Amino acid sequence: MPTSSNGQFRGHAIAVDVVLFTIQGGTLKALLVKRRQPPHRGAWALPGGIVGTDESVDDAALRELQEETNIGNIYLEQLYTFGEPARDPRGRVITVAYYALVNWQQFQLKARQRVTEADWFPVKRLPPLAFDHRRIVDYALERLQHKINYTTVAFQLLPRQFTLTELQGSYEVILSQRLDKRNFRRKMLQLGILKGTREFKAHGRQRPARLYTFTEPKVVKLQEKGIIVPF
Amino acid sequence: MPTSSNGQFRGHAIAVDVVLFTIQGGTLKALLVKRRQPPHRGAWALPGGIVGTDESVDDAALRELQEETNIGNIYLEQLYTFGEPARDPRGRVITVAYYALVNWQQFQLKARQRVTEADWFPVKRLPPLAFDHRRIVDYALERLQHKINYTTVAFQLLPRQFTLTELQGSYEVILSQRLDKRNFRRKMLQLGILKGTREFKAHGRQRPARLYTFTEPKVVKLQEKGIIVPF
DNA sequence: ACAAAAGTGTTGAGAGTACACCCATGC
DNA sequence: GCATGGGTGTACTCTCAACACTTTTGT
Repeated sequence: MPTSSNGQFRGHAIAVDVVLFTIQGGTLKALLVKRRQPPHRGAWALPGGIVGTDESVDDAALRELQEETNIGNIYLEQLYTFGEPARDPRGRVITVAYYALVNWQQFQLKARQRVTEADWFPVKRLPPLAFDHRRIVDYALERLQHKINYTTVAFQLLPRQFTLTELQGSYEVILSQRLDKRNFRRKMLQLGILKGTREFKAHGRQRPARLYTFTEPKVVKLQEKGIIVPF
Repeated sequence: MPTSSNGQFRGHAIAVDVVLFTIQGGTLKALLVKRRQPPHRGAWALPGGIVGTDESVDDAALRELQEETNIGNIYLEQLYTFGEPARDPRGRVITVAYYALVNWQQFQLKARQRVTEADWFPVKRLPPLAFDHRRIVDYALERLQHKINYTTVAFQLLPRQFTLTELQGSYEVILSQRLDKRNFRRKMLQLGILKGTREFKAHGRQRPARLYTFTEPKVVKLQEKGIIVPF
């Protein structure tokens, strides 16, 4: 098997790249890290790295995520494998892209003592990205927008207890689309996967909102019906 | 980078495996090849092989397909990447799985002078498969069943001109489900992607059926509405 | 004339969509 | 008492789903 230009890899190298989404301040954001090695040194890139010899590709993605974030138990889903020979100038690197969803509050609590420089960027205003990472983000967003309609992935972006307005907000942010409040609530409650608690969330001088919890194990695949309800 | 047990691979090897579907005699079938090397020598497996150093992963899948079938211009779609360390006993082989669809008549015309032993098997009655190939087939079928509802992939299984009954038949075979003729026809024609020709297909002593052609470039993503209409 | 598949409409049920006002709280 | 987001119901439209008979051909 051949050697790449700088001799670092023999044969193929397999990398994982993870698009980690969160919602903060009403905006959908993705985590980027600043590259410390060439190529694209100093450029922003997706968190990721080379898959170890004895770990599964999924495990490598989880590991990268944990190195960057210190959060466990993250929703992670494989996206697509990008295998163009020229995508990495160092040689043949095939990347398996993933996307992941975290709740911002959980993240804020745990993420400290960082090694590499990392930051959240609004998905709509990303800086130029290294490699083909821009394409990966676009692909991830597309998948998320699609999947939110027939699964409950959106719940992964929320805390354990949330108000229906918060849930609706996460749909709106992901879809870049206003939804109708009454229809959204009816549809969500009809699904039978939400349980109203007896707690309320007071935020200032308004009427407090009821908190709900999600009743199912993790992510539910709904009956392919779709949740989009335009405003 | 480490070496695998038999020294054949350095670092990771990347393979592609392709689930090639066709419909023949009212049955959904997949192409399998008989392995000539260990491991699993003599077992049936998906067509596939190692990705070359300077070819893209997609190209490798196409190449494998053409080696096995002699057909060009096949509908091919990446499925998923399987990256468990133990999936191949020779060492670390990560496989990128694809599925592909061909029309049986075209295949029959071109496929000759085969190198490896290969055969079509009904997807519902596959022999034991090498590696984790059974899982890949299951995954491919699931994807196909899902995708047939909001895209026009099913057309890839038919000749250029086809009757509505043949089209319905391909949906039924893929979904393992009878569909209602009137509803199916109305829905298909409403989509505006079919053009009736002035030709008819006569088969014996029944009324001849009108032949239709598909008007769009290749595969159309429909409005996420779904085509399933139970019988 | 009959066997076999082609072809064709209507109706009822349920989901989707549009839309506007009162409620509870903090200040 | 007022500003702010929380919360609720109804009518119309349209798609989905169920269902059976006539037509055309070859033998």
